[in-house]
Amino acid sequence: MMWLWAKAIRSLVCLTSHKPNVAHLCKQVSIKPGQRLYMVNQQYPYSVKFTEDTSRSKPSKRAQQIQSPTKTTADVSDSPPPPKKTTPPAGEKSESAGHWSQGLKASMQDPKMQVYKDDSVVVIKDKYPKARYHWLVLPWQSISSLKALRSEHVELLKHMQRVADQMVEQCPDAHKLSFRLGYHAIPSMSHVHLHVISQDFDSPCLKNKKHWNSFTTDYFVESQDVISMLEHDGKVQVKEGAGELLKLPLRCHVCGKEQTTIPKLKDHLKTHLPS
DNA sequence: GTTCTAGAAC
DNA sequence: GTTCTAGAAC
Repeated sequence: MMWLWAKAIRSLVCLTSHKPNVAHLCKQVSIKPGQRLYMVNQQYPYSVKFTEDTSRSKPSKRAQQIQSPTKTTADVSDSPPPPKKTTPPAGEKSESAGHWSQGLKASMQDPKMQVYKDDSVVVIKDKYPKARYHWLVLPWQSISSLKALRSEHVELLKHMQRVADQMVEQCPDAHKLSFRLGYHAIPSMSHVHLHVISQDFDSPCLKNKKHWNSFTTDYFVESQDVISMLEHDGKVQVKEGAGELLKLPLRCHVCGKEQTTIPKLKDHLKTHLPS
């Protein structure tokens, strides 16, 4: 019997059979340092992948750092490939760790993705930037979405907005580009994140109507409005039918002219770019 | 969130 | 014929 002494590693991510007909056996298993993993059946060629569990790492006290800014669009190819997909354990639905919607939780913990961090927030570059500059400000505190925000979060959100402002200030193109700070009304990714996005929308990752309308309609809720709602009502009221805003016609955010297709919109946007 | 692709639109 | 969108799958 083969066994593997898993002393030096913290977690085992996935046991995956290479046989398609037993793909349902793929499971995510966590083991602690010192635990033994026994391979009991050599008939199945399992692959075993180890990753470092950094979920417990805390930001160092008063550690603040802004890395030298670069255009986000130039970094797309440098992004690490998305994590290997794993079949959720039985009984767990679409929100389990490893599901695409949980991707921000991993990205924010990855030092290679972090461009700023302090005691309460971290800033990462959006993996698929929809403009020349597109950052996400995330609190270390786990807050699933706007719905979970309460009055007690006001100071945190104000801090996130200040950090966002700092990101814009240190941007070398801040003098010629404008920026907006805001949240998606119905975000796809879990964990509250503040978008800091330049208004050129000059990016190959901006590909469809949903992308466009999520940043140029009321689907994009200004950071200041979220803070004001919290201060006034103690919660954030997301307008009913916000999802329908994503289906609106493509309208230029600068001059208001309607465009019939994404390629035409992108051509049109070039006319508004700074010279 | 992205990717892939059928079929609608041109 | 090609371009483009929108929905399924991940």
